Amino acid sequence: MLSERRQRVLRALIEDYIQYALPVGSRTLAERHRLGVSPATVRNDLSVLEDAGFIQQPHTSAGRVPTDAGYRTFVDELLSSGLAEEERPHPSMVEELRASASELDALMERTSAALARLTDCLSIVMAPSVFSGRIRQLTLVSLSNYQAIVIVVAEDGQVVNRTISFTDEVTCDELAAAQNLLNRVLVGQSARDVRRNLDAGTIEALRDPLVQLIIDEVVECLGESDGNRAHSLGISSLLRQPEFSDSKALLPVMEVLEDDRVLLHAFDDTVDGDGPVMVRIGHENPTSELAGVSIVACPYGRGDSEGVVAVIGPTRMNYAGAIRAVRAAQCVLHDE
Amino acid sequence: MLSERRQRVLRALIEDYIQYALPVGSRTLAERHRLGVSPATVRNDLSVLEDAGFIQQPHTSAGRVPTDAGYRTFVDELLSSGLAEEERPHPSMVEELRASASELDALMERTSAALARLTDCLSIVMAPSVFSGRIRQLTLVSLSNYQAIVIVVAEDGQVVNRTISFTDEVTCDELAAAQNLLNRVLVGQSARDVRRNLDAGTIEALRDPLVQLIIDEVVECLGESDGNRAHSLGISSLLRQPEFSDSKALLPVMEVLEDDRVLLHAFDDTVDGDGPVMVRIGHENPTSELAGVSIVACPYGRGDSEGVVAVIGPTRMNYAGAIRAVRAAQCVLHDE
DNA sequence: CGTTAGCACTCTCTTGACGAGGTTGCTAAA
DNA sequence: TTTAGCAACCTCGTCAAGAGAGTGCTAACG
Repeated sequence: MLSERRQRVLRALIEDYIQYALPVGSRTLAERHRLGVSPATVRNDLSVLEDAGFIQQPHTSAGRVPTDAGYRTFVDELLSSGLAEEERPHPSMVEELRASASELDALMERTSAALARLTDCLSIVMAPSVFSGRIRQLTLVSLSNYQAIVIVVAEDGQVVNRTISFTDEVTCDELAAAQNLLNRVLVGQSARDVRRNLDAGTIEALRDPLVQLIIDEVVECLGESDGNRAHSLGISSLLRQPEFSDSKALLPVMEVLEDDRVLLHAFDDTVDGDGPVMVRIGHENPTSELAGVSIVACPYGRGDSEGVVAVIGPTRMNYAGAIRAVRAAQCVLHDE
Repeated sequence: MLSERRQRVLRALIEDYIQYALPVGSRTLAERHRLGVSPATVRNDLSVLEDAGFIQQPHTSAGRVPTDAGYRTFVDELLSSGLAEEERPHPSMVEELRASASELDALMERTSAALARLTDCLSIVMAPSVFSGRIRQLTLVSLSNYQAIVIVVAEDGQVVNRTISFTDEVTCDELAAAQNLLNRVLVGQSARDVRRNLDAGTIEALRDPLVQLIIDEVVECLGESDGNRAHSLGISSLLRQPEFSDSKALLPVMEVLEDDRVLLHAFDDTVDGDGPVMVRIGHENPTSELAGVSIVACPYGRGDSEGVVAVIGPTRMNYAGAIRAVRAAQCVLHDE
C-alpha cells in the first residue's frame, strides 16, 4: 500500500502530465505542487512508484510518465471520490443544448459536438436500441406493386424504415389489410419480443406470407438500425492532441471507428459494469488497436432500450472533465 | 503551346509522382518512361515546364513536383480523352454492391465504403435532396397530447421524420383529421412547391393553426434533412497517404468536414459544371482549408432531386481512378 | 536548331561530434 | 526518514563534413 505522500506525488504527476503532456521530473513536481519536500525525496518516491508499475521513464534522464496502471488508480480515486455522483451537467453544456430542437437526432448531434468541444476528445453518441424498445405504430407505404416501405415508430419516438421488395404483385388493399393486422399484433411489443414469439410460433397471423415477410423485415431492420444511429464528432479535436501529431498513431483508432461492426460491440459491456460511468484505459480496451486511447462511456435512457454516450481520447486525457461531461450528456439525453 | 514530347514528359512526371509520391528527376523520368531521349533533353523540357507553371522544385537539387496547374492540364486531358464517358462501373465495385440491400441508406453506406477503398481517399455520398422531391405520403403519429411525430415519405422512397410539440392539447382525432387534410393538400408537391405556395398564400387549409404548424415543420424539416443525410468514410485511407503523415496537414480538412454547414455548400456548384464529373484541384477549392486537397465529385439521381457523390484526397491523388470510381458510384446509385 | 555529354554547382539528408540542459541514482550526512 | 551533493546518463540542438541527387550551363555533334 502506498503512503499518503506517495499517492499525492502520483496524483500530482498525473495532473501535471495531463496538463502539459511532457514527462515530469522530481524538481518540477516538488516546486509546482507544493509537496513540502525536496526533489530528492520526491525522487525516492518516484522510484518506488516506478517499481510498483504506476509510472515509467521514456528513457533514463527523462521525467516520469504515467502508465495505464497509474491512470487506473487515479481514475478509481476520482470515481470513488464522488465525482461521478455529481448529477449536475456542465453549465455551459446545458446552455448550449437548451437551444436544441426536440429532435432526437439533432439532440444527439449537438450533444456530440458539445462533448467533443468540452473534452477535446472524439465523442460518440449512440441512439437507444430500437430493438429492445416497444413498437408504437407501424405504417406501410406503397411505392409500386412490387415495393413498399415499412415505417416503424418506437415507443420513445424513434423512427426507422426499410424498403421491402415483393416477388408477387401486392395491391394497396392487401397492403392496408396487412398494416391493420400488423398493428394489432405488434404494437406494444419490442422487436426482441417479436422474434421470441416468432421462434415459439405463437403469432397466428403468420399464415399470411405477406405479413410474415414484413415481420421478418421489421425485426431485421430494427436489429440492424442499432448500429447505424451513431453520431460521432471530434476527429479534429484528436488531431490537435500531441500524441496524434503523427497520424500513424491515429490510424488504428480510425480503422476501428470506421468499421461499424467493431464500434457496435465496443460498448457491449458498458451496462454490465457496476458503476454508471465506465472508464477503459489503454490496454484495458478489448482490441489492441485501441490500446493507445482511453474510453469514457456510460449508458443513458431508461428501461431496456439504452443508448451509449462516450468520449475517446489519448490515455493522457482529462479524466475528471471527461467523466463530468459524459455524465452531463447522460442527463441531457435522459431528460429528453 | 507545348510540344508533343513536353506533354508526354509532363504526363509521365505526374503519373510517376502520383505513384511514388517523391519528386521526380530527369534521369528517373527518361529511364522509367522510355521517353527515348537523354536526361539532358528532359532537363531542358522540365525547365520549360517549370517556367510555364506546371511543375516546381521543392528546392534546388530536388526533382520536380506537379503544381495545381500541372494537375489541371493532366485532368483536363483525362476528361476530354473520353475517360469520363466510360459508363461501365468498376467491375469489383459492382460486385461488391450487388450484394447490397435495396435500402438507400445502406446502399449509400456501402458505396461510400467501396469508393474509399478503391481510391484510397475519403468518400462522401450525399442523399438526393428531399427538399426538391415530391411528397408521396405524410403520416402523423401521436406521442402524447402535446407531442407528435410527422413522417414524410418522398416520391423516391426516402423517409424523414420530425417531432412536433404543441402548446395546446391535441387529440388523436384532431391529428387524424389534420393528417387527412395534409395528405390531400401536400401529396405530389415538393417542399419547394409548398413553400412557394405558402408565400403566395394559396393554401387554404392554413386557416387551421395546427395544420399550419405542421406544414411549417414539414418544410423546415425537409430543408434541413438535406445536410444530415451524408455518408462519409475513408479517414483512415487519408491517414495512410504520406501527405497526411503529419496530422497538421489533415486538421483543416477535418475541421471543414466536421462542420456540416460547410460541407453542405461545398458542392453547390457541382451541377453547374458543364461536364458531369467535377474536379477541383488544390487552390481551386472555394475555402482555403481545402487548398491542400482535391475533390472529384459528380451528381447522381434524376430530375431535380440530385444527390452528390465525391471523393477527397491529396492533390497527388489517382485522378483517373477516382474519376472512374465516382462515375461508377453514380451509375450504381442512379440505377437504384 | 534540337540533342547530347560533361562538369561544376547547389541543396538536402545523413552521420558523427560536442556541449547544454535536465534528471536520475547513489552516498553520506543531518 | 529526509536531505544535499555529486557523478553519470540521456536527449536535443547545433555544427561540420561527406554522400547523393539533380540541376543548369557550356560546348560539341548531327
